[in-house]
Amino acid sequence: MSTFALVDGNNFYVSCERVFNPQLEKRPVVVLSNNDGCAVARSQEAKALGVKMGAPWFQMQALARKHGIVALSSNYTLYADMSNRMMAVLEKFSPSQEVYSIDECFLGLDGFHTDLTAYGQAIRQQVKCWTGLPTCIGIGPTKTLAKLANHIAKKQREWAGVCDLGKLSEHALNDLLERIDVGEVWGVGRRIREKLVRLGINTALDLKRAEVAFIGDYFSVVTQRTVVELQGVSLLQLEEVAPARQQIMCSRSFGLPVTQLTDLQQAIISYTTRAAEKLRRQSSLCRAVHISIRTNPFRQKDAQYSPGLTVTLPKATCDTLKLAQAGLWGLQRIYRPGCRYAKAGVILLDLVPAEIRQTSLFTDHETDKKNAQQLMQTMDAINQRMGKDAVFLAGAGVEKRWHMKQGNKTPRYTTEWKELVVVQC
DNA sequence: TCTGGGGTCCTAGGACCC
DNA sequence: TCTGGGGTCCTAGGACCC
Repeated sequence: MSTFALVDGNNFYVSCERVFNPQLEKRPVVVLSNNDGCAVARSQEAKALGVKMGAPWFQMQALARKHGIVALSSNYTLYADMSNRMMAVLEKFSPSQEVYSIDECFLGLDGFHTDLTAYGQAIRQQVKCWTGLPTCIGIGPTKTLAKLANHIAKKQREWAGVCDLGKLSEHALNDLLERIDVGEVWGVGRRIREKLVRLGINTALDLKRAEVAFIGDYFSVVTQRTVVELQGVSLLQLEEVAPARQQIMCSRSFGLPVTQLTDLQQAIISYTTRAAEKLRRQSSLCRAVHISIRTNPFRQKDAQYSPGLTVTLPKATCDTLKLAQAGLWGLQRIYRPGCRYAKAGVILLDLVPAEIRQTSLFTDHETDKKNAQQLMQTMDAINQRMGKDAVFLAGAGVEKRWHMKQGNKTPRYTTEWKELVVVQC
């Protein structure tokens, strides 16, 4: 019998901001997506005012003014650093950890002969003390049940932040599951929920009691697996080492509509640069580049155009110059003048592991290849040390009229010397 | 005027081959 | 004029997650 814990940061991005600005405590706060588009994190107070996850921010202006909601641009540098700190603390509490997302991780608790609720409280306290971040913890015999337990710990105050489903009787567990909407189950999204409800499956308990074969008639094996996991049989294991990515993407909406080819070219070069850095970080090469551009689908009156094109490379590479060249070649082909473009994206596909080979030990005569590798390594090293975009391809542009909006971004409190918090004594 | 970004997995259906 | 069936591979699209 397995035991999993799921530790999840509460309102994670908002909590990160609050660590460095305590004046945000007890106030309605939201963090906006890139381009200040949508609300992607909300404090408890903001949720209570009815700000929905993913709500377009411009539609919330009146509400925000009325209640003094603080809206912050997203500061991913800060959140990633805080996430690393949180994960480092959590790692100490289990021999096995799977970092599942920026704000949550699974811990394996097999063979822990201790009161897991108390252990959970100890974890929460340590994380709060060492990072300032509040968390909730769900515990159960499968990952799906641990996720559900976490949901309960967050929504039902009486659990005080830790819910261990493993120690409930079957009867008590079912009572609890009966009161949870089936849409809250991990793996049941909007579409599958609608279909389940039509079949008379409304609660987590209904889904647990469904026949696996019956579910198989209407849904994929993924949903069948969910049913089995709800029944307490663990099918999903901890994945302690993150597998190498199979594709790497970089896309952004523009701060302003773009019509000129040159602006799109700059964007494609910038995004390719970002994606290629990630590619090299995981020591992969790619054999195809997919680029896409699109107009604003919300502007129904505008002519809509959203082409994409995959460019196959003659040889697998991680050279930003070659990748950008391929991307620009593709862009030429799909660009159509007269459209108001709102977004562009680059996906590196068909990834293969790079040969592990030190450049300095490179002994063959492929000088070009060697030079390209050295150039990329040098670029990465400089940007690592001197900050993002200390060196970049000139084609990416300097002015970047199209660059995304970030009207209210907080400092990079923990990662940038000039922006460190200074404590007055 | 303003509506995010980055992933994975699964399935259906077409292309192709014998 | 008549015109099979089955396997495999690939891709696009849909669903999910945070």
